[in-house]
Amino acid sequence: MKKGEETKQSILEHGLRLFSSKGYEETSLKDIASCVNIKTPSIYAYFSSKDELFEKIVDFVIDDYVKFIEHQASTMESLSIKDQLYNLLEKLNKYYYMNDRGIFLKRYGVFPPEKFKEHIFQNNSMVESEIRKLIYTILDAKSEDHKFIDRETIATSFICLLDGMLFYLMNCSYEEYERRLESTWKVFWKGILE
Amino acid sequence: MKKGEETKQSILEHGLRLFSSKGYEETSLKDIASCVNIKTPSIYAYFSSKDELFEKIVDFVIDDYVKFIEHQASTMESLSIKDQLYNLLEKLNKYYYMNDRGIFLKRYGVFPPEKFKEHIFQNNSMVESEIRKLIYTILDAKSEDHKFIDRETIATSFICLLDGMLFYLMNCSYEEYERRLESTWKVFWKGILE
DNA sequence: GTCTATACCGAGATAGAC
DNA sequence: GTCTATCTCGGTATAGAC
Repeated sequence: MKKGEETKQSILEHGLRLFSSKGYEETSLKDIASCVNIKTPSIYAYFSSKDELFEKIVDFVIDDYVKFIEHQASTMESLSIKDQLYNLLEKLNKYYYMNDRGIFLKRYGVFPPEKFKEHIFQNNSMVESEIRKLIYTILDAKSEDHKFIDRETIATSFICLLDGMLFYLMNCSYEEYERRLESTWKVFWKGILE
Repeated sequence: MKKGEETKQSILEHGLRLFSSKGYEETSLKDIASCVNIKTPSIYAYFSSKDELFEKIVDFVIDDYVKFIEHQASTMESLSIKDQLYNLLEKLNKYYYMNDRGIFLKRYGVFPPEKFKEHIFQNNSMVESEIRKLIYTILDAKSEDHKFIDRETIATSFICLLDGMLFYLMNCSYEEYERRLESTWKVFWKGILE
């Protein structure tokens, strides 16, 4: 990779990390530049404004997440419905826990800065419908011995659970977080059986 | 109420509303002042800084919410466990939906500005334990025909569900929101029965 | 492509008249 | 208690040398 490309990547990565943890307004270009070991004005060689930088990150993050969701479908076709649902829940949670993209996605999905509201909102409803689609695929694939309640209710409940875990993600240790994930899964699984 | 007191109240209320919807950094004292129909410096007659104003609102909101939770206990002792849990879920959700305090609480509970992190974090874990306590009270009160799974799992799952609804609250119409609340409740209730 | 220097603006905050 | 005027600071962004 050329030097310039590397710098650009570094700006994007540190930008993502800082925007995730501190938020849009509390993150200055100076903060980002100092992480990249350049001075503030150098950023403008790659991005025309703070807004543009932020939007580029938004687009990357959403795109990456959608790809990740789609990838899940192919990785577990052979499993039982129970295992597929559990895997999905665990993988999506790991995604949130293990990198800044998840936090970014959630942070600005719920509380976007005024300017970016529309841009983010549109993309975000796409994310939800991707997850819904995947859950429907899992549930419709084969008829097992299990009987389930209607799939809309299941998907709604699944997504709610996924989102609710965010709070534990932000406030608990990893061990506590995992323990709680088990609890919610247990209730969810029992709850969706007919 | 004296004129000064009224102005102070108005600052607090509009501050709460704006901080809820736009966030701490995106809300300027000028914004607040203009809602109250005063000029920016007049705010300093009541609060020594933006930080102090914000903290006062934080304390009020948390205090109000804890009181609200405690009040629930007394209002539904005579109901069945099922009705009590459902009522609690519905009331807490309505609280979030119907006023700015709920959004405020959630917004800064998950994503507090750097400066206020500790202050908010401490108070927030108190909120969770209040809800837990109430759920335990409900579950322990009487032995009905229902058999339940262990109460820690129930409480964890309940709180996760409550938090997860935030995303629907922010992104859905009220009708859609209510529909989804029904879905998650349905799964939850079935899931916690032994 | 990165720097220094600087312009520009809007924010929080203070001084002091009324 | 509210105002106008003003200060200060830190942010985004630009100009122009290297």
